[in-house]
Amino acid sequence: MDNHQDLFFKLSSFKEPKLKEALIEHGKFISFSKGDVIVKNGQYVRFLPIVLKGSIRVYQQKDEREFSLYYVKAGETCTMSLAAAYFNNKSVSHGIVMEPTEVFIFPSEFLTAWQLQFPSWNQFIIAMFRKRYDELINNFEGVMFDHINVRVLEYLKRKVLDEESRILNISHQNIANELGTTRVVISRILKQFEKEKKLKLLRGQIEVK
Amino acid sequence: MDNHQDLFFKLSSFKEPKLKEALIEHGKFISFSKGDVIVKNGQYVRFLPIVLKGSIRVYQQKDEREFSLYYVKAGETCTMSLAAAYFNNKSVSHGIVMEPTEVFIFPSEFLTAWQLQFPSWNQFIIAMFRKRYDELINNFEGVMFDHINVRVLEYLKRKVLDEESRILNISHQNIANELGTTRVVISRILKQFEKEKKLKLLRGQIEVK
DNA sequence: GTTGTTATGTATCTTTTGATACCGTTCATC
DNA sequence: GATGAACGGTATCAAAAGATACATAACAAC
Repeated sequence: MDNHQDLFFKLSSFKEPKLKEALIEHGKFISFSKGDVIVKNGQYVRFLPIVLKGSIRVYQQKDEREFSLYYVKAGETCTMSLAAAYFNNKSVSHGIVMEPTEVFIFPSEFLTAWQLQFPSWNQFIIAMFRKRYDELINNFEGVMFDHINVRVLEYLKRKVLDEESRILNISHQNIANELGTTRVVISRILKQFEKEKKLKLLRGQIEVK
Repeated sequence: MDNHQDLFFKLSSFKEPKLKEALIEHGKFISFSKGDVIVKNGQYVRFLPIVLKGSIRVYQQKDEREFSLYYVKAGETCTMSLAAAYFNNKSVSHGIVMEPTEVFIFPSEFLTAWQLQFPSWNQFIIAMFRKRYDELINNFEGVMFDHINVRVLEYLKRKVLDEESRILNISHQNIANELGTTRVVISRILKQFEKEKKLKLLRGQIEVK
């Protein structure tokens, strides 16, 4: 347990001793496995998560289609949950664990009180909103102005940077789910890119050139 | 001038006397006319606005296409400017005045300091982020999952509620700019809706049924 | 190796959206 | 009432994206 605490406070920038006390008192550490569902569309949000290790995919879904909003990574929290928590509202998106993930959770009722009491907590919340807002705007721009092939290419490029590897282990279906389209469309576009020598396709793997 | 101050503090929920002093000391009231540009894409954001009366349209543009992000109305501020101001960054969107508008502006450098000092200011900033974040998510959902005709109909319905009138004074081009498409597409869809008796078209005017 | 599952390739067809062009109407204003 | 600008109707064509269907390959598990 102490491992978790150390990691938690190393990751976060929470300064006030009383905030740290309050966090420890009211929150707890939980481990999730790949595939675990953290929050579902329509569910009430009573606990807020801060990720220590691993990542949570937050996405929206309608019928068979889905698209990713963002990934919650180490040191971050989920703004969809935040937004819901402010008004004790239901979540409008899904959160699912992508890899073994360690999370600190605490009751959402403390959210606003801590914001007033502790500047570093407040800064944390604002910074998260800002970051997600930026990401969302960028995605929005892409969706409104770019064709899917451009969005696919940009997705792949960013992933190459994120993973520091030109070899991406990802299926066509996964990419479709990220970008809000279907597998056939992605396969078609990737094939075209391969013809243009922009990448090489293998089973469950893409080598970006 | 006192009129403006009274209106400003009536609209806002700023409580701390020292915050009010600081606002008056560092900010000022400005009037804008329809068509005035408050901020352009690529411009540095050095002042933040709070609208007293009227509204500012915030939108993105690429080539001949544009789409609305939101409208800044009485008592509100512009989160795109906020987001930019935090890092002294350039704006990625445009802000243009839609009707005679009274604005309180203050140097963006005070943004974070006041957040730490004054809870009511902090609440204001958080509430704005939350509101815009919600709107953005909703728009995003619409764009990803719905066809344009659905989006047009929903746009019209919401506008009817907002303006408390089934008669909307708006051109097809305006609707296209709101939703990120072109005039011809909107005309085509509206004509279809008229055939379906969902509305009646007049020049510069739509009667929703 | 058999079986079932996942991943991928690809062809065909449809729908949606966009691009372009051209025309007529309305309106302000001079 | 002539002119030009804004607005709207509509036809035609092209491109993008989606739906469906089917085939093959790889892989895992037994």
